[in-house]
Amino acid sequence: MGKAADNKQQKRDALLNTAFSLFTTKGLHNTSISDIVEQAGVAKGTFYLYFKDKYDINNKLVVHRATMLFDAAMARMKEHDLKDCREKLLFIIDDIIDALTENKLLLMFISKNLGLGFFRFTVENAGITEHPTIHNAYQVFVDEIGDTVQDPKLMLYLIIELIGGSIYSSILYEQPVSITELKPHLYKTINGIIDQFSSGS
Amino acid sequence: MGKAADNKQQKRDALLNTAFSLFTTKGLHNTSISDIVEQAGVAKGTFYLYFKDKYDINNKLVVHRATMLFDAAMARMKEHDLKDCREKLLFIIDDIIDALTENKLLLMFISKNLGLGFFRFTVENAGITEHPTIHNAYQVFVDEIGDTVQDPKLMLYLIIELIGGSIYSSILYEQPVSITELKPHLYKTINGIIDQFSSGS
Amino acid sequence: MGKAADNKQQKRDALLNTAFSLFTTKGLHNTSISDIVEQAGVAKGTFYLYFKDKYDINNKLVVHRATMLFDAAMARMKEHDLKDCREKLLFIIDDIIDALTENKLLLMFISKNLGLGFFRFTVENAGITEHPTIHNAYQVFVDEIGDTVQDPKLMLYLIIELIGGSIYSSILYEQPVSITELKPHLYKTINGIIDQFSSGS
Amino acid sequence: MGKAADNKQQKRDALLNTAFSLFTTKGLHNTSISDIVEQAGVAKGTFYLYFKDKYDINNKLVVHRATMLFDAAMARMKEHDLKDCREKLLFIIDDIIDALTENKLLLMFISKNLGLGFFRFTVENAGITEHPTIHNAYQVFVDEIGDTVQDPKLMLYLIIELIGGSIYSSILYEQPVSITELKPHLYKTINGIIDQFSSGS
DNA sequence: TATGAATGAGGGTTCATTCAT
DNA sequence: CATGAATGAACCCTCATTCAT
Repeated sequence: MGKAADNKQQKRDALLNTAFSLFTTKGLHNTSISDIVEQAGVAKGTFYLYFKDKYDINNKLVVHRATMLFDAAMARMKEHDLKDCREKLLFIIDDIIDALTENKLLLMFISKNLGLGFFRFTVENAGITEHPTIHNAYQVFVDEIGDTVQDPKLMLYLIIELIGGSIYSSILYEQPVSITELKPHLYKTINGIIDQFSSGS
Repeated sequence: MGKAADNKQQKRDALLNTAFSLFTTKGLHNTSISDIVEQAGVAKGTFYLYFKDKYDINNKLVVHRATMLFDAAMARMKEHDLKDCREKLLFIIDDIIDALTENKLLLMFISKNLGLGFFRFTVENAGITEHPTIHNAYQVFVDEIGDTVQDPKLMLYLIIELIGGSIYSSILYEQPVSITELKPHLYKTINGIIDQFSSGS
Repeated sequence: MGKAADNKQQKRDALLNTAFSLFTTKGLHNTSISDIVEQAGVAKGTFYLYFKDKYDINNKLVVHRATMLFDAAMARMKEHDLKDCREKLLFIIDDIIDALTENKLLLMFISKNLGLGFFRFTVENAGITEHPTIHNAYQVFVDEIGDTVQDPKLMLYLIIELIGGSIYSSILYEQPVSITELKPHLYKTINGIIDQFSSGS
Repeated sequence: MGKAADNKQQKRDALLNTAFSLFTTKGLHNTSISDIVEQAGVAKGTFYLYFKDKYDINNKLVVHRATMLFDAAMARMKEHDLKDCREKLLFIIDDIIDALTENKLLLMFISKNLGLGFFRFTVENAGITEHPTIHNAYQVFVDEIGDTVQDPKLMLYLIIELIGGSIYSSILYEQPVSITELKPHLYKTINGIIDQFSSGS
């Protein structure tokens, strides 16, 4: 793991960070690979050593950033002393929604693909400088609620997609209501979903 | 409404239909305006008489097709004798899910923008050969459930986004479960949402 | 056939002439489409309205120039009063060899594809501002010698390929002998071939 | 001739064989040095230790393979008891034509450069793992027919170029006639050429 | 209104070549 | 000798857009 390997990772990260910055500010469509490499300070050809094309790096970034969002929320959750799983889940959800409300560019970037950071199906391994701490926020939860809930994966899926779908327009356009107004209804619905999967139905 | 106007509408429709066909099969990114006009049988310049660019026609199409989906479901619903509003809503949802399961290309096209066919915020007037009959599936529902439910718009919003978010990966990739397995849970959740908004909470 | 059509042909011809000039001086490999359009004074995209790529225009040019060579030789032949077909054929061959000896760049360009100007199989219609006078030098000959020679096409084919193959290195590198030395032997061989096909063998 | 030298030769041969395989299947133009080194299993930089560029290795290959063709024909000829030089020559020609008919990729590769395997002018020393057995098929013939034929080199030159030019389109496109039909006429012509150079003209 | 030839900037991509290891 | 990551010039080609007809 000499200087070369370090340098290699450095370039890859520079490309990822620059791409994220440009995609969020100018949009995927208005960002060219020329833009990315120029700002990242690497040669054009170097891009193609690491990524297939613009869409490849974009996919990897969506997964990466959504994962980071969950990881950060998990970390903050652990600093609190929450008594049960439901509380933990709601804490994380609230934390993520707040984070996205603060960072609208990130919200637009992740768009409705929140699920990609939680689960990992559909898009294969992102291959990004993985901090091998929490591979999978989802796994952590399933482990904890596995016994009290039947089909925890499905439950979490419904919750995540409900959130991913509804906060987008609420935060960005305050449509149909602002996020502040949305939250109580949203959390009530989420509680309802948890009940539904918890009761011995 | 002379021959000229007819011809005009004809060209516009040809462009819309061709664009839809190409977008769904080749994708927005791989379809050029040249492709569209060539297959539609009109001249390049003509495109710009009707649409600003590729993204303009795409937006109009998403709204258009999502609206058609709701209109068709509404029409089929009226052929049945459903007793209350909840039944009607669930019928429509089921009809739409079935339609999208049958037509995966349409599902991919509408993606998670199902809401655009139901509500009309975010994207301005689509300006498509509107049959001015049913302007808005949403309006119809609000009128019917307005008295029994407080904040019907919000309720419908949550339901629609939940559906739009969760069926996508289920139908296309059978992840995390197939649409057949998803449905019962989904409908139970929807019923829960309706309860939540109906009870005098 | 207005100004537009004229202009169109003009651009096409400009591209063909420029390409020929560049291919012969710099070589196909060292000539870029940018070079061609720049020197021809048309836009880059215009090239692609008329030709598929560099190789397409090259093929069309080879056929075109080889045809021109034959046409010119035919024209000069008609100015002389030659008594029979054999004399005519030998006149044309001599004329072409002289022309190629004078114009080594043209020789290198046509290379060993002399036959493409005489016959037209393998490469389809070149689509070049055809002077519709002599479509096909070969046809003219077959008409004249058809009765005295069986299988005139084959005979001409062997003769043309023999010439095309042997003069190249002789003219360019004087290997194995100079063209002056080669000629008598070559013509004797050609006469031999004509004899072979003429005798009631 | 230690292990190092062996290894060296091994890499060189791997590059040559891979290049030949790629040139014949994908064409010179569509084969990159990257392709070659990747498939040969050596590093990019290694290529430049042995060859100047793509065209360098191609030239060496054309000569190499054309030579191999003649060598193989010569070897097979020696297994037969042929009485005179004319018979030997015709045997070799027939053998080569058959070989090229069987192996159309090789024919396309050698194209009309058959002469390069027989004579060695124009392209300088190929520098290929030369088995120093038969340096030159041509030399062998000249030694044998030197006394009965004046200017044997020229005679062989004409014959080889006639063959090289005429079989190409005949084998690949059956134009103007199939190789089976071409052969009798071709051999008659060759015999004519031999006569022409043998008679005390 | 409708056309479609012409544009030309700039997109993505390749690839021969270098050089520190 | 051998490597292969990095380079960046230069490539081909697309395509949205214009405008004279």
